[in-house]
Amino acid sequence: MLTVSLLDAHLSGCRSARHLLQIHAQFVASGLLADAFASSRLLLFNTSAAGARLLPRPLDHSLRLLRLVRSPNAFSCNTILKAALRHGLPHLCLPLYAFMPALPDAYTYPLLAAACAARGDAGEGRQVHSHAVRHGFGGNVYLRNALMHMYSACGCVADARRVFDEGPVWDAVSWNTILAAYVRAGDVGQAIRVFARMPERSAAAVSSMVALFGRSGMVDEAKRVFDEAERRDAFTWAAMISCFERNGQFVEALGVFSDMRDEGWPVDEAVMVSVIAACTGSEVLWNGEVCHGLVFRAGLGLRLNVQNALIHMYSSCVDVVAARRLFDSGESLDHFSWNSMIAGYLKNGCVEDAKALFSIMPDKDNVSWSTMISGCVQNNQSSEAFTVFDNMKAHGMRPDEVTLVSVISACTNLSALEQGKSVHEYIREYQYNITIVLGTSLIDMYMKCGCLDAALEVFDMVQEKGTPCWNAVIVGLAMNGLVTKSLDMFSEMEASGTAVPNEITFTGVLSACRHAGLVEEGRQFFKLMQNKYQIVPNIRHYGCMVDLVGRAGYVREAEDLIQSMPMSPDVPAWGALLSACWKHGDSEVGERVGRKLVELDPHHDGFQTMLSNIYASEGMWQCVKDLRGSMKQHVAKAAGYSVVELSHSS
DNA sequence: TTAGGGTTAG
Repeated sequence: MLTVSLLDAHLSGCRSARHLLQIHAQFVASGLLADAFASSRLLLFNTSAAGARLLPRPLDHSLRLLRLVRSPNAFSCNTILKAALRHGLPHLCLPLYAFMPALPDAYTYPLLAAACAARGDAGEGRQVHSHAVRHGFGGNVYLRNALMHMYSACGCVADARRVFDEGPVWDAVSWNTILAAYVRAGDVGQAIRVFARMPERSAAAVSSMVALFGRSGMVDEAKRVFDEAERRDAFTWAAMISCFERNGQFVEALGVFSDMRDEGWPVDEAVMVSVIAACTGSEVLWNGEVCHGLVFRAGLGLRLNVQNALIHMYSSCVDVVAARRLFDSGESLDHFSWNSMIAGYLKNGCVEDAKALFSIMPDKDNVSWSTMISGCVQNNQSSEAFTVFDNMKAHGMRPDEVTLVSVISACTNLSALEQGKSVHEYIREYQYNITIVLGTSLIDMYMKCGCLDAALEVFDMVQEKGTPCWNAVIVGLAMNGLVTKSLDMFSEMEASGTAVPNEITFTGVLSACRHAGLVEEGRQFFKLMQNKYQIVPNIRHYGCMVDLVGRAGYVREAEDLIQSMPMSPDVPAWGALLSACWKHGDSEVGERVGRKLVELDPHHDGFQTMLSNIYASEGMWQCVKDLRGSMKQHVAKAAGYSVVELSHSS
């Protein structure tokens, strides 16, 4: 006679499908089907990993068994729900619940919420929520946590927060779940607030904050959280390395990796992928080769992700042959492998190799197509980019934002207005959201083609106007000579309160002032950027100001500006000053500047030419002679030529 | 029973 304890003993020793069938036969014959508890033991085994190995369709099998059980308990039903989830069949859960032969218990609803989360179906999720409350489980912390996760997975962060706020009990899972909800939604502000209030910060919480800050470009904040963390694990280290890497701080990324090694941490796949990416960014092949060795010693050399990172590294560090060797040796390749290899060829100018590989790539995704499109643009085959784009559409692909931006930039490069308009038409037809990135590239394109109205129309359509968008308009208007309109847009931008002017904004307004010779306005903008916006002027800003005030005859002011530059002035800046001296006949400053320049770089063709011009225009022939005398023969030509020209004409 | 973290291609 089969008893429950005997059944358990049989099951734990069950190693073959045949044996399992025998157990089932005995189970039915002995009438244990009537025993809800005994049935649940058998169901549990059937849906376990061991059972799944012995049964071809464990879930079907379990469902059939459940139908035979005379009065199943909630545990049996929950077991099957769990199995459906584990086997990636969450859509079976709600129908199972609808025809559930037992009264649901506290364990049932968290499983149903998890099923809705997996399906991303907020509507069904809400129904589960209200059923659970109606059955009296509303205060159960397990249920509340599962509901928070469900709402977050369905993109309803506010609902997740509502469940969190209702409490009245919170455990570590509640805190981690609500933090994860904000991290998933990319809401940095709320994530910071939750993180600050957390009773204890798990390594997972720290890792996800570091990663979130990293994705948002807030490297200092990430580093602070990392430094202050009480606990770190492999995830935390990987997040910190990746944060530096994705923000272009490759040396720092490698530094963190070296600290990690010093502290004796073993390396894992994700860490090495980020480290190899950092080597790629730093473009030092030597580092990468060291990593390649390290990866093999750590036994990670055959991991697909690691191989992909290596393919990307070699092809970016100009060794496409090594990259291709890895690509060909890979046992399994995925989109990353193909796209990295194609991008590598394009980066190294091997357009034909890229095209050949692209043509045999099995299922090209958006990244593959846009790699080819932007690769054509980079290799001066912008018109080819349009063909690729047309092919992409013909293959039934729906281009994403990045692809569209690549195509639009091809139009901008070629000033191809007609093509640009047709891309815009496509965007309208398929009702793409005009985001900042897409809007900005359209505005750039129209501005470059001189279609100001179209550019401004796009600007009006952008929902959340960010700084880049305003900049495209301000710079574009200035470029097209509409100085007043450009400066008006700057005032509007300041008044909007949604965008803050940055370096590029001031490059735009200063060059507008320069074009129109608006000295006083230029001076005010130059002060404004430093005082109000705390922007340190760059070399272009200084160049603009020197030219602006110099042209207007304020030669001494221009000289003062040059002297106050924190970086060494470039040729355009010196040129602007010298031509101001020349134009306004300030030989005193001219001479001073000239001597300084010859001191700095006596062999600079550009400087020599400008100086000669000034001396010659002032009739200072002795100076011209001295200057020529001091020149090395191989650089004298340019300056000599212009002096001769000038002396003939004067 | 519930939740959670890092990784590469345009």
